Amino acid sequence: MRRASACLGQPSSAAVIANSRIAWFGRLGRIDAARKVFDEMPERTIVSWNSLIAAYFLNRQPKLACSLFERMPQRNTASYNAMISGYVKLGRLADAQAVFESTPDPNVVSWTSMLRGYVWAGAIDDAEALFRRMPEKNVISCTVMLAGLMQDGRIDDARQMFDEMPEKDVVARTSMITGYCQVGRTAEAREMFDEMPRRNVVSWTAMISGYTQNLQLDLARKLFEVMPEKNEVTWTAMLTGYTQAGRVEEAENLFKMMADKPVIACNAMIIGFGQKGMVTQAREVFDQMLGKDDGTWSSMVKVYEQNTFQLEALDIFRSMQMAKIFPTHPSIISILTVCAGLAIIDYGKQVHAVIIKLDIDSDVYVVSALITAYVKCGNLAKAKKVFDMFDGKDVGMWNSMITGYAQHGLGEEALKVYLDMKLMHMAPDEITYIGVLSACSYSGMVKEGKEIFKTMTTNSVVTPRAEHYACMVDMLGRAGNVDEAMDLIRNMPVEADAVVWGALLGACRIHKRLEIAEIAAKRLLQLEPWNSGPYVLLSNVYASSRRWEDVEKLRKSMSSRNVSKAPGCSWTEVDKFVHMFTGGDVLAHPEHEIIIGMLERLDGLLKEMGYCPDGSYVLHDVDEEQKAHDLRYHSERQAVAFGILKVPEGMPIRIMKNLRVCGDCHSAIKLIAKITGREIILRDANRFHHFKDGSCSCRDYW
DNA sequence: AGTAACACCC
Repeated sequence: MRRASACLGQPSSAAVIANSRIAWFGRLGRIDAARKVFDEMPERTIVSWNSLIAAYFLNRQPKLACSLFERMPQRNTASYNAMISGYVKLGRLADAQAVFESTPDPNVVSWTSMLRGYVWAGAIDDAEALFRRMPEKNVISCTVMLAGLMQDGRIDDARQMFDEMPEKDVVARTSMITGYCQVGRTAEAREMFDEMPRRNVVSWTAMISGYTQNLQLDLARKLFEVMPEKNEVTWTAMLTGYTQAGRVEEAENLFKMMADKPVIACNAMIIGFGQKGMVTQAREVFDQMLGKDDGTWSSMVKVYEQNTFQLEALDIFRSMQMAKIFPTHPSIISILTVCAGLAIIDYGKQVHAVIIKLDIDSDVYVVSALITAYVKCGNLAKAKKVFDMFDGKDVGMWNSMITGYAQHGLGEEALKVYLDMKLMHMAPDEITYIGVLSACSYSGMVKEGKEIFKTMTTNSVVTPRAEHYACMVDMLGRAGNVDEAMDLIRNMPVEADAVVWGALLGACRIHKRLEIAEIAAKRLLQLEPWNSGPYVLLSNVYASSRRWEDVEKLRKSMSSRNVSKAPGCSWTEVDKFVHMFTGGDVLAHPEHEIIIGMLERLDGLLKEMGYCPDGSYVLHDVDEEQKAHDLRYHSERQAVAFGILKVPEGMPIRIMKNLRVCGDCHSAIKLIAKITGREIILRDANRFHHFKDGSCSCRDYW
């Protein structure tokens, strides 16, 4: 009788204290401590069970929460609600729905939790239907519905609902402010803000961050200065406003003034410095931080990656693992991008193992990044295997695979994937078409390409953009139909951009169409005066027609306009170690003696086969590589020599280069592949070249 | 004492 009264009547004060301890530990993430309190309680109440269920959900253990729910002697509506909201927060809408339907006496909290679930899932129609069926509504349920409407872009519907609400509190008003700001209507947000009878720090912060997101930084700063009380979030909002607008100095000033620097502000500072190329300062913030989170590590990885400190990016990722920080999605994606960028397949495989171990191999973004990494490492078979095994591919993942095949010149494979995609009733998007069209282009499938382009232009969902026309110009140009390509440009409904003209210029180089080349180059120089690409291409056109004076004129105008190319650099991975080569300095590598020996041997063999260097590529890369050209030691050639020395017989030699491969080296490497019987896979800035038996997969057109 | 809504980083 005593126990029953503990459950049904007034609980003892000891039980009340223990219950709040359970909730407290749950919120702190100390689920074991919460469980211990529960286990040691002499008398448990329904609230004890409810609190522990909520704690399990907070700590992402729905199974334990569920078994507790099934075992509890008595339930009330709050017990069901804890289950519903727990499932909703984990995104398990179907489970939430099942509990909701079995709730004997749902109250407004049950309905609101369910409503929140639909909104979270983006099922606004279902949310609205549920909302209409609700027997009782209050200001909270209305606010959830408001947020749903705004998330769906229906700000004016939200406003109407807001106006009809019998009671509006500070949360509902703040939610409207955020909604207005999200669609760029900061003036209306400000009106709402000014009319608020009561404001808290959150309302002020919402208004400030609304301004910063709409790049109205000075308005944000004014509010920031006059607001009565700020918290960490307010400071962080103002600071990230500055970093995102590229105003890193002002961000830094705020950062210095902050008493407690939250992780988020530090992370924003790291990214902000990184965007300005201030890698050292970013690293300083990183080193001074005590509580780094996954965002910190992935930000630092990203800073290194984006400032071409790829090896440092790898180092930091390694330190992260040494510090026993489990990488989560963002850092995994960043490091896969590094692997893809460097094309280091062994490292990529290790990351793949980590992905499987951490059980995140069902995340579509992570797996897409993995596929791209395998593609960029030249391992298409592995990419395809990962692709095939993945359930729930989104259009982005299909695009990764199609584009991957296209970049390797495997047009037919790309088309096969495209057909599979259509069989699966997955709708292609603009990127898909860029992938298949470029695949057709690389493989000379003009007829197929034209048909697909026709399908796309009649398909109302995707409107062709300049990129699609660029693919078509490229395709026609490669096939020798330069005039048809020119006609297409004249008649295209969108304005031709640099990519389109660049494709035309490339075709002119191969087919020696001087008059059209000049038209294209002139347009290109107008569109992108800073870009060295058109200079180089035009120079090659002139050179192939032996117009040396024009080559010289061009070189002069290039240096007077301060156009210069990034120094050429190639690298290869041997024994999980990345070896870099720059054009000018073969002596930089510790094993330069044997590399030079191999280069000289190859030169001899090439000469025996009657190979003579092609002078038309003189302007390919200026300065550093130009010097090296005379020595025939372009960076890609050094890397090939090193690969022949170090990569076991029978294994392909994989080389990466930051610029497009030099034409002379391209011819030479074809022969080197033949002489040595080696397969050489070279990834340049644009595409892949598979050299085998004296020929290249690009069919000498890239 | 437990169950539902608003703001900041990647």
